[in-house]
Amino acid sequence: MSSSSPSGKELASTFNPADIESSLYSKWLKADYFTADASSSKEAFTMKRMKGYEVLWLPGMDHAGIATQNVVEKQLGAQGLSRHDLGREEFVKKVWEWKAESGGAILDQMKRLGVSVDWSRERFTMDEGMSKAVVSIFKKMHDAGLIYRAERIINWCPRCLTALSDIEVDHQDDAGEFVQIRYGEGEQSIVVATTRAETMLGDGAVAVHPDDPRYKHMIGTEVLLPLVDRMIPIIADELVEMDFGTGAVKVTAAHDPNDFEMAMRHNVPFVVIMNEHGVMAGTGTEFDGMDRFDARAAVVAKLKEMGRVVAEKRPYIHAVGHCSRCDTTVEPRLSKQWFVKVAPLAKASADAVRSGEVKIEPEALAPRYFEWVDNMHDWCISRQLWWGHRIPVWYGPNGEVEVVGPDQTAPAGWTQDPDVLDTWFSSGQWAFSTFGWPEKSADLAKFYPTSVLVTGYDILFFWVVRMMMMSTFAMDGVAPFKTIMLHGLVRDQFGKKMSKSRGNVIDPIEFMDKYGADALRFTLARGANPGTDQALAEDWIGGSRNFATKLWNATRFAMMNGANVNGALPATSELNAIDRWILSRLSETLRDVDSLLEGYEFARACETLYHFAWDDLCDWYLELSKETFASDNKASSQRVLGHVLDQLLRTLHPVMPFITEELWCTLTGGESLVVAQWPKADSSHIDKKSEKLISTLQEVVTEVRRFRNDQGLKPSQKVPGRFSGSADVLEYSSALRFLLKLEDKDFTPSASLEIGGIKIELDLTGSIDVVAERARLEKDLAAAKKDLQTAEVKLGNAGFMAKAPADVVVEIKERLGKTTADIERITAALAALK
RNA sequence: GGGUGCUUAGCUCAGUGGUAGAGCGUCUCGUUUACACCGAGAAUGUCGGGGGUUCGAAACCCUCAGCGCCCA
Repeated sequence: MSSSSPSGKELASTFNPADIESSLYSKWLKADYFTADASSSKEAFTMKRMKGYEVLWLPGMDHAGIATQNVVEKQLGAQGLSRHDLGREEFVKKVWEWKAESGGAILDQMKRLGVSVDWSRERFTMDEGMSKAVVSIFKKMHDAGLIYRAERIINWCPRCLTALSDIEVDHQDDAGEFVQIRYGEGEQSIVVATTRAETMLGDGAVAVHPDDPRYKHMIGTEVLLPLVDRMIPIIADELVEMDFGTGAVKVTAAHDPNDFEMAMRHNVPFVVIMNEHGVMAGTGTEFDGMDRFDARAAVVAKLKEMGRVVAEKRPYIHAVGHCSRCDTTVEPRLSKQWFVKVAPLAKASADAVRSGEVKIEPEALAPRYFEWVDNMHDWCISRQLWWGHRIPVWYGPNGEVEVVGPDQTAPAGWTQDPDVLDTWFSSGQWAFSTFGWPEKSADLAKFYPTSVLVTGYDILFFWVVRMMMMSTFAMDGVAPFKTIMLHGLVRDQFGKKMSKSRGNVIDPIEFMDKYGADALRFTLARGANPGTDQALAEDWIGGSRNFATKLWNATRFAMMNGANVNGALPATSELNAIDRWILSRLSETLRDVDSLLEGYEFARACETLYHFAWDDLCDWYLELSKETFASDNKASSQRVLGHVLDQLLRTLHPVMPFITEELWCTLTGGESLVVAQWPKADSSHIDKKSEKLISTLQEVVTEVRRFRNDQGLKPSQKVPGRFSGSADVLEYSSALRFLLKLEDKDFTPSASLEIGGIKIELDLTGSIDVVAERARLEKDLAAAKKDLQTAEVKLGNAGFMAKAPADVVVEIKERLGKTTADIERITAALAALK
């Protein structure tokens, strides 16, 4: 069968995604559809290309400092090498090589998915341009007093050998131990509790709550610290919780952030007892040279021997920090690092959202944002890595410290700080430095601030907050986006997090190979409920593929029947009720989808389109219209069907770009959906009268089908039948006959049904299955009686009548009338069965 | 410990005051002029428990239980 088209193309009889995807993507790239023009007069936007906006979607990647360095180090490790064997320069070269190979994988995935990004603007955080911007912003922030260097307790990974920011630490419940140790002798003794016994070697004090009656008399005195035999003071600090443990805590200033704070307040000395590998060092005890965990056991054993262990709890489940990249237990460590003073930046970021300049979608996530920005600690930005932007600070021979800007050079003989910057320091500049900042570029003027940031809520704190802070600082108080749209994470089919260890990771390429990019995209969009994670199962991608196939076949069928978009749509007065109905449904669908998309309700928008396409269009419109298309009076319907498909394909294009492009171009002969106009709902098409009529037809069809099914008739078996009732329904008798396989000829009815005022008489040639029919009718009768009762109770309730809104009362009254009629009808039918 | 969310059909989830829904799965029938990646029909829920507000609660409030996430 042929399906000639304006494009001269024909649709293959089966849909195979692989046949069209890559060639269509090449077509779009070749046509430069995704390249944004900064000199355009159109309003800038990132998603509404089809609505006539100048759209820029800028692709790129960050350099993922720790993660990337770890991967390359691991590869070296397999050859028995460390990065130090290569030296800094060689090592960084290796990382670049690795990046060139692997970075392409993500970009390939994006291309396979058909994303409409502007590849001419692709950026990488380690690019020359962005690197220059990093130095510029560092200097600008330093000059503004927002960057400082200080000795602090930071999170230290003894494996990666680098500092970590707070958010690079994951807290897990680990099975540790809780040990109570007696310090001092006789009267002058006090019991402290700890989960990290080995740190007692570095204790500088014991702290108690100032109001604790148990210890009040001891405040200001000293106790003997066992093993190291040093006298340490007992201090009072409000930070101590009286109810926790023994109410007395050891103060290890150099190895615990809380202790550090207390130590600063009370002048407690900082005693460092571990090296960067987490190995005990410099304590002058037998424990030097032991790994921290071995030392923990050894210290406890020794104290036990001395009779100083008062109580032990093991296992003691408590939260322990782990390196988010390698899972090693983090060790708090006193060290000199660079920090960003976040208070003013965080305040500006919070204010931008509070004032409404920036909107967070879904709104429910805004409190999390505030909780974070309102209570932010200073941000440790130095990392003891080689892969990343090297800190642009140089040290002179006489202790001078200078920040060297992008166009400056350090004096001879000075040395640069060996550390690099946190990855988020550079990716936090994405919103402006990708546009060429600090140059006042045309892109910057046109596209900053960007309209919407779409990202996962898991990096709200990592990335979004950094971008807010750095952008508002760099861009004179103007926030980087108008809307922050946060989506959930993809999880496995049971809603579990995907992880390599669980073995439940889904490879998008594999599923695109199997079901097509459109199917994957539609599945993801259809599951994207605001702010919540979505489960993803192969079956559901298969379901979306089925939907794509359905669209393909519907369009193919429509074209075989002459669907077209030639000339103006006929006036509604010239159309039959079926055509008026589908136009009405189309209009309502477009209206609903538009408002759902505006609210970022992608899942519900997809659901709406899915049901319009499959149920309204395929199951009902096409079936009801087959009669028309077989007749001579089909021109109007052909035009209407062409219009409906045209509009539907446009609307589905953002979620299913490939198949819609292929179908639409074939159907209409148009150039490309990428640059086609977004449909506008035509409210003049809304026609409640036709909707009511079609819903009566649907009811009749469904009821007769049920009857046929209950009577054991084969779907294809033809049976004589006729209708009687209101004229506007009878007008579609032949369509009904076609759907119900009813023959138009003289016969003596052996069964009759009545639905919605229409009487259907059938000849089942012989006796009908009375038992089956009786069972069905009785079931319906019970349901109708229950409905009737519900309605009667409501209408008989004085409170309901007095307080319920008028339209609800009307609705219930109508329901009462309908169920009453149903009961009469069913009762009569039952009586007639005898 | 603080914050926050969730609990609705076998599974994954929609549904913010007016007769409980979808997709997938299940059962029955079926190659009828797009489509078996299909069509038709069917079954399946005291909406986590208990209390309250209301004429009316899956939805609002309180409480209990279980699960999750973020942060310390």
